[in-house]
Amino acid sequence: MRTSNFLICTQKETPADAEVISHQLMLRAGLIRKLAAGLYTWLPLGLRVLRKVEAIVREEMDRAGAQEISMPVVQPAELWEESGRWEEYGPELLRIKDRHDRDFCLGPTHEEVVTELVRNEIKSYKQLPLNLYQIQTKVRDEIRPRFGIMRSREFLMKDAYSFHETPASLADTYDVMHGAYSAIFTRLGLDFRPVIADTGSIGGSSSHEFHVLAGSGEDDIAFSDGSGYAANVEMAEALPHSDTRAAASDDMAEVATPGVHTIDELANSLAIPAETTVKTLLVKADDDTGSPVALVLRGDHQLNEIKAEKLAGIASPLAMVEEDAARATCGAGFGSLGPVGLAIPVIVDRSAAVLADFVCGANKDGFHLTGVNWERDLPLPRIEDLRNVVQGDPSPDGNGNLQIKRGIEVGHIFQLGTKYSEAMQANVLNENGKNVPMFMGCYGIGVSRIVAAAIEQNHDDNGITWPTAMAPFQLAIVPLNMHKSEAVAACAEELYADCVAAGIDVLMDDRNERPGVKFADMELMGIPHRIVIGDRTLADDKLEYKGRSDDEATLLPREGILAALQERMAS
RNA sequence: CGGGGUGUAGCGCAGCCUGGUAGCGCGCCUGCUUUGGGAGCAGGAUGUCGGGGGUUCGAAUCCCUCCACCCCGACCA
Repeated sequence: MRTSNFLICTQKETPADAEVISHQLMLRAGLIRKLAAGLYTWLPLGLRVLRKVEAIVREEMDRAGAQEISMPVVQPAELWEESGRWEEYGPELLRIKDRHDRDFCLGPTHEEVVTELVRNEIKSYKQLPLNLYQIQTKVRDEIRPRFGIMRSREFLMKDAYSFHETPASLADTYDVMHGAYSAIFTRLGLDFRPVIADTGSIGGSSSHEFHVLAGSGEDDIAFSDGSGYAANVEMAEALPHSDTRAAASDDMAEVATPGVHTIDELANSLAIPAETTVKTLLVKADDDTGSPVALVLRGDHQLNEIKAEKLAGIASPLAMVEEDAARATCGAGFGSLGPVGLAIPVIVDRSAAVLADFVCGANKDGFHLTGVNWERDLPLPRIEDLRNVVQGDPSPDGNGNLQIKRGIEVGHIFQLGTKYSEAMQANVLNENGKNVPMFMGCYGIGVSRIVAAAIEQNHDDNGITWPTAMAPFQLAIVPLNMHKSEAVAACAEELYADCVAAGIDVLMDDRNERPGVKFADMELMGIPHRIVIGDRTLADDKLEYKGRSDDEATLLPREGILAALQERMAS
């Protein structure tokens, strides 16, 4: 490809409404243009990248035994009513009417459509397992589209759906998909982690998210430095550093703490570390009255609402008690609550349960208790996992300690079970001639989001630094002053023709631009390899090579240049 | 949906407070020069000042209203 025949839409200045680096660079390098909030046109350069990602996803899905299909974007409401999701899905489902006033939606996902297909085509267990996928535009009416292509209203997704006679068969395919996803993200050259995920409202026995590690990610993920354990922070089990509690050494005493309401203020005013304090939160019980239940955590820890609302006796969704009710129950307002002498159910986090001589609220406004000890000053209550894991916690699998990083979710695999097959009567006859619902799995990859995630992970001051597998072009040929120098032009044309013949994805910058403009554009676009042809080096029969992330260029002999380039591009 | 903010040339912005008929940088077009890191000189084109309504002799500027976009929050396979 020649730049004279390729739409280059680079911009020097960063558009004002782009927040994250990937969005800025995608606009500046000319990969995308915004049409409206959360809606983007893919320009030639961006589409080339998208197609590279798509090709790798397709190859690995095919290799894993899945078959590609293409389902409609527009879907009839009846199907969604069958599954119950016409009501459940909420405003994120973009609904439309046709000219006959019939209800349709634009597909945010395709469980209903694929289940409808399979229930009509598959009648016998002998036809199973079956795994169907598509790579297609999805529509979700996001509450707040943001970060450019990262969270948009239209996006390209690979979604696969598998069908099985037994849970064991589903588990097999699930493992195969797990492997295929790992292969895909490895080939793409991304630093990623598969993490244990919440199955959420979907239920099912297993779910993993695949995250690309990046500081701008929207999720916190925890992973062990001593094993392969990794989980979404909301799911990671929090263990105390020690199972045993130190012996009590202080007497319990009441101290005046006027004006102290937060753990920070408490730690400051008493000059003690926050981890020697506990905080007491009141949430509503799951009975009709919503009476309070006290949750006790170490002062420096944070309540994990997902864990809490799953506990017996606690309302789901989690609801905090109002301050008036707290005062009526405990005798003090927020900031002075404590577990000592409470007449309501108390649940203590594992890490708070191993504290000795700790500090807590006195249930008396403006006072705290010091030197408090379980089983001496108050009974040891029910112990549960209540908190978010923090950096340095022991890994739940017993190997190593947890690190916490931000991740961008680029893949999610689920074992759905029979939720959709039962609701939509997608049954097969089993060996015994009995009609049974199929077990289903679903497996998504955010293809367009991967492009943004890759940029978050691969950029420098000059622009994008694509991993090889995703780069729109592998090689940039930059002739300097070729419109004046016949020698340069001849050399460039010759090398370009050789590269094309050798099947190299090459972009030749034949624009009549100054060198600085060409260098800046090629770097902004992130082309991994660059060869510069100028009179200066050509006089010595040399060409100048520079890898996108190299500090210095190197001179290569013109003779045998193609082989030298191929060698560098292969490594 | 709640809170905050912004809409002026393709992009980035000034002008608005204090009303007088729109400007700067980049980009774009023409010519000449220049050609190893986003060139120089000269000339040039481009705006329903987000839309509608109002006040006024006169509105980018003041008032009302609608819309779009951005940020924070809530939500989320």
